[in-house]
Amino acid sequence: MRYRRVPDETIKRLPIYLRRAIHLSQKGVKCVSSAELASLLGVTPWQIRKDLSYFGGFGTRGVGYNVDKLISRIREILKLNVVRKAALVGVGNLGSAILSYPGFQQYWLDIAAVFDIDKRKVGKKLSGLIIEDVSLLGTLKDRGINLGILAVPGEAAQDVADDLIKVGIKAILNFAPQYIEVPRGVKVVTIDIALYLARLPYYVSSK
Amino acid sequence: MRYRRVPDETIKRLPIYLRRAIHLSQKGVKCVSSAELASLLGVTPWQIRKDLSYFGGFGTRGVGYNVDKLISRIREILKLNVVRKAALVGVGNLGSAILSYPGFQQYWLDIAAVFDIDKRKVGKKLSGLIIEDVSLLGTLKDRGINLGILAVPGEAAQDVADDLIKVGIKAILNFAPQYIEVPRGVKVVTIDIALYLARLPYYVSSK
DNA sequence: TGGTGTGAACGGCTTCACAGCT
DNA sequence: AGCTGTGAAGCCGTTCACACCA
Repeated sequence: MRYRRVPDETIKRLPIYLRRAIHLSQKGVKCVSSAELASLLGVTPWQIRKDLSYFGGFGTRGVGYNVDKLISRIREILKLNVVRKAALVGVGNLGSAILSYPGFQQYWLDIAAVFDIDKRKVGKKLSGLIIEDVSLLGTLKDRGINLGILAVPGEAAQDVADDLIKVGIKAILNFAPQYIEVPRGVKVVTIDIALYLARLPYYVSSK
Repeated sequence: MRYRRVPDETIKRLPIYLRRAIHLSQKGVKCVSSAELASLLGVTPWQIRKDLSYFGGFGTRGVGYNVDKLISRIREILKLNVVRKAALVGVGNLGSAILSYPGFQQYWLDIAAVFDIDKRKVGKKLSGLIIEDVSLLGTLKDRGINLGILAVPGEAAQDVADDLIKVGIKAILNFAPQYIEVPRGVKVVTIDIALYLARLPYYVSSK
């Protein structure tokens, strides 16, 4: 296979394949075809094959994909082959929900620190973590944390993001309804919840 | 302007333009150029002009866009020109956070009913709404609610979605980490939170 | 035979350059 | 002169058909 740029859309789909592969592995399934995977995920078989082929292709012709190999290869590609630590900033309603969200662990992701600006919250325990004051973000450098999760109001998002970057965070998951400007080498992925709901009426047939 | 299919990507961006326009209007700004809008949103000016041109273009050459006209036209396009009611199913941590999320109101979206399967929660009041039993989903038909928000575990998502559709819901915002199959004429938009965080390590330069 | 891997065709979104108004 | 509106070009991702191999 020749080298080709990997579409970002492919990267977005890999975690879905990974999750399903883990699930199948736990059920004792050893081998899966692209058609089987596809039907469960609402994707086409050729989409899956193409996606995987960007990384050399690791199936067996005439058979399918070895589930465990699928898992280890995708983990490797996504750099999820070690536990990745994240810091959450902002423990309001949404922040708290994210902190207790059960879906991160399966990807070897660990929210290892929580910060808030509200002195009344600082020091309290939440989901096994002590809430720290945002002024202590500097300590992240020595704690092996390089992912950030922003669950702060829009007005504060850019400032907090700047602070996180100053402290060595290289990638941020942003829940604030706000565009965030970052220097080269830092990645922001934004989940702007209201945007999704606001889109729905458009699709409802006018009848 | 001739008719052309509107890219879904354009529809995704319209709520962003709308939010900014509302904000500018509140600050008393009457007119904005595509370049001004773009810089605030991390989009290019020609992207904005192209997006708006799909709907006939409603700016003034040499001047820019009238902010209030921008608002009313985008509301119209997105069918947000009347209040749209949504039903939330699942009042766990995430569901509760969504219920109290302040970002929906600016789009004239209203979570008007809340359901849960847990009898211990049913009857309790949350954010001004009484939690109803999921068996009462049938009542949605007569309440003018045609948007659904799923905040239930993955295993339950498809079943609840089926129930919602049976009751006349035409569009669903799904927070469950699960692909949902729906008949033609129904739209599902999924926010699978863990997927976004799982993608971040990939972008962190390996250095 | 059966399912993967992949070049090539296709289609759709983005970028661009400039025509067209004000 | 300035900024919008838009055909055309370019780019990127998806779909396809089939070669390839167990």
